[in-house]
Formats: sequence, structure tokens, C-alpha cells
Amino acid sequence: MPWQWLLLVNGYSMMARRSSEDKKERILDAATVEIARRGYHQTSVAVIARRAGVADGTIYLYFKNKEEILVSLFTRALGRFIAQGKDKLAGLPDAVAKLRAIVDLHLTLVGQDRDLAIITQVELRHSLHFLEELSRAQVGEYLGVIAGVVAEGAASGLFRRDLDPMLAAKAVFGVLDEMATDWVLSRRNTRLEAKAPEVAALVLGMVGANGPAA
Amino acid sequence: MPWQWLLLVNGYSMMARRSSEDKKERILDAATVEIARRGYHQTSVAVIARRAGVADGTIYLYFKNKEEILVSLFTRALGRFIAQGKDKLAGLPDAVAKLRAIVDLHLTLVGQDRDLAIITQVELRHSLHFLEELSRAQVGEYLGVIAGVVAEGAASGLFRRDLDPMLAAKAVFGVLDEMATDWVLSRRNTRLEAKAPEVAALVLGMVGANGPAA
DNA sequence: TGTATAAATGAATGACTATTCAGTATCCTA
DNA sequence: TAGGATACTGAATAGTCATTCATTTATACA
Repeated sequence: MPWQWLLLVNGYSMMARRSSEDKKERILDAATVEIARRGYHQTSVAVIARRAGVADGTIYLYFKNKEEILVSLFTRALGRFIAQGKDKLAGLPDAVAKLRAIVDLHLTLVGQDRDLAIITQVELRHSLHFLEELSRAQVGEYLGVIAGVVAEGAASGLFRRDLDPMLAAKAVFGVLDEMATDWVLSRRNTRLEAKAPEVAALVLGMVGANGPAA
Repeated sequence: MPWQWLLLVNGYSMMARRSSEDKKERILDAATVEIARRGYHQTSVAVIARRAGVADGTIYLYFKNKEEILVSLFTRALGRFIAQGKDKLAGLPDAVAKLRAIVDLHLTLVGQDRDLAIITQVELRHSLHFLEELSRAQVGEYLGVIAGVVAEGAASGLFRRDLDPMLAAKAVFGVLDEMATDWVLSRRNTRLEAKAPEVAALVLGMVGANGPAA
């Protein structure tokens, strides 16, 4: 059975690499793939374990329960997001450039990994409780960054002065999030970041910075 | 036990009214409340039945299975949405007024019933399969209406002429959807439609119609 | 009122699966 | 190499719950 062989070989080779601590990574990678394909509730812990090449019980050495896998998935992804984002935003001259960069970054990073995108755009939104957690802790920080850029732009006169920065930030996030979800749902394999210039034009229009489209 | 009494009394009085066909309505109403509070997967068919004042098995005389309850919930809500929307949009003079009306209507209708809003903004997005269904069939029509307004505005010179109507429509929807979700997640009991003028200003800016902010 | 049809009931069924834990393998140190 | 600590295993457990269907109850009509 070649298929199972591949899994085993893969499992062992990775184990050989750094047996102990990237086992957690392996579990998260396996969970990403399985949950993206079947959905969170239809994915049993057993199939995640099988794909990761570990026993069912091993999962519980690394995660308190099934839900914590989902949380960790998001935390890891957001960590990478922020890491890649920080420096790219730092050296930019003005709020217009920064907002453009945010659009580009958001679409590029979401567009990088479809399985992960399915999780962030669909599976992660499972329950009110869950969404609240994420929303408050993690996305809140991201919204804060956008709001900061909006405030900067308004102060410098590049954007409309009468903006509520937080409301505008939510609107910007809404646009980006919808683009991401739409891309996930459309099975065509376009590149998400290809839309960035046009989306940036829309978003800049929203805050009152009237540049030409792209 | 006064609480259970109330349920029974309520149940029977409604049964008396038009026993046969609003039983389906009763089940949907019960499902709305229970699913909004506990989430879809934590809500058993039994508790929906109990709140509706029917037996478990009765549910299956009206719905093929549990998932169909959720689908019907959405279909019913969207039906009302469209019904209320059609005439309000009809008599409006130009694309700016129409877009304003869409913003107002969307926020007003979502803001009308928090339980229903929890379902549309959170519980309905449970699985890729599910979202795809909804997205394609139902929301697609709504997006089409918005895109039509955008195209009209672009043609008449009120909006930017270089807009891709469908992309702009998705952006508009993204803004509205994010406002709705944000309202659902924030426990404060503000009125969602209070934000309509400010949101409309953002949305109009996005399509290049530069009016003053409300 | 009696009978046929339709509607409603709710206990029983059958599947599914998150989590545990007693036992096994592996690693490390002296 | 012993033997203690650590990591891993996977079969068994303990629930949960959607769905069915043999009965019962209501309705319509003669």
C-alpha cells in the first residue's frame, strides 16, 4: 500500500530530524490539512494522529484537548503574520504607503496557503465563544495597528479628518476579510494577491485618499 | 414550576391558533433561540423540540435532518430581508441614495434580532461545504444587486468609472458584514443602525462618491 | 358515531469519538 | 550495562445524540 508507506516514511524521516519538539509542529501541520478538508467537527483526533504519524494518546501530551489544537493553529499562523508584517511596515514614509502595504500583506499571506486560509476564514469561526476569544485577544491587536495608520493619515491630512479610526479600521478589515473568504470559496486557482492594487484603491478611497486606481 | 408552565401555555396557545402549519415556524423560532445561545453543534435536536413544545420525532416530519433546520433558518431570514428591501430600493433616484439605503437596510435588519444575527454572523459559517452553498445561491443574488447599483453609479458618473462592479460589491458587503459581526461580538447593547450614516460615508468614499460624512 | 387518513409521539437504536491510562519502548546517566 | 526517568502507544471507556418507527392521538368525512 504505497500511500500508507509514504506517510510512514515521511513520519520517520521527520522524526529523525528533531524527534522531540517538532512533533508538536507535525501534529499542527496534520491538523491543518485534515481540518481544512473535512471541517473541524468532522475531523476526529484519530485521523489527525494518523496523518501526523503518532498515536492518538500522543496528541494529549502536547495539547489539552481537541479545541486547543485549533487555537494553537491560529496562534502560530498569527505569529508568523505579525513577524512578517512588522518590518515591512516600519520603513514606509506615509499612511498611504502603509495602508497599501497592509492590503498587500494581508492578501499575500492569506493567499499563501489555502489549507490554512480555509481554517482562518471558515473553520475558526465555529462558535460565538470561540470567535469572541480570537476577536478580543488577537484580531484586536491587528485592528489597532490599522486604526493607528488611519489616525496617522487623518492627522497628516492625507485621509479625511473626520474619520473614526477604529470604525474605519474595522471597515478596512472587513474588506480584506471578505476578499479572503471569497477567494477561499471560489475553487478557481487565481492568486489572491493579484487583487491587491485594486483592493488598495478601494480601501484608500474609503479613508478619503484619492489616488488613481493602482 | 412557572418557567415550564409558560412554555407549555405558550405552546398550546400557538397550537390553538393555527395548529398545523405554524408548527414549522415554532420549530424554527425555537431553533433560533437555542442555536444562538449554545451554538449549532452543542444544540441537540431534543432541546429544540422541547422549546418548540413538540416531540423529537415531530421535527423530522418538517425537516429532513438537523442541518436542514439551519438552512431553513437562513432562507426564511433572507426571504424577509429581500421582501423588505425590494420596495425600499425601488423608488430611489440615484445610485448614491440606493447605496445609502442598502447600508441602512442591512444594518437595520441585522440589528433587529440579536439571536438571528448570531446565527447569520457566526453559526451559519460552520463548514466550507455549508458556506459554499449559501454563498453561491443566496448571497450571490444579494451581491448582484449591489453590483448593479455600483455599475449604475459608475455609468452615471456619480461613482468612479474604473470600478469592477463585482469586486466593489464584495468590498461593500465585506464592510457591512464586518460591522454586523463586530456588533454581535460586542456585548454592549448599542443599536447597530446608529452607525449607518458613518458607514455609508465610508462605503460611498470607496466607490468614489465624495459626499460629506453624514 | 365509526372508520380511514394524517399527524404526532418518544423510547430504543446505532454510530461515532474525545479522552484516559496501564503498559511498552526509548533515552540518559552513573 | 543497570535502572530510573521520560515519551509514546492504542485498546477500552464513557458519553452523546441524530434518527427511526411501532404506537397512539387527532382529524375529516360518511
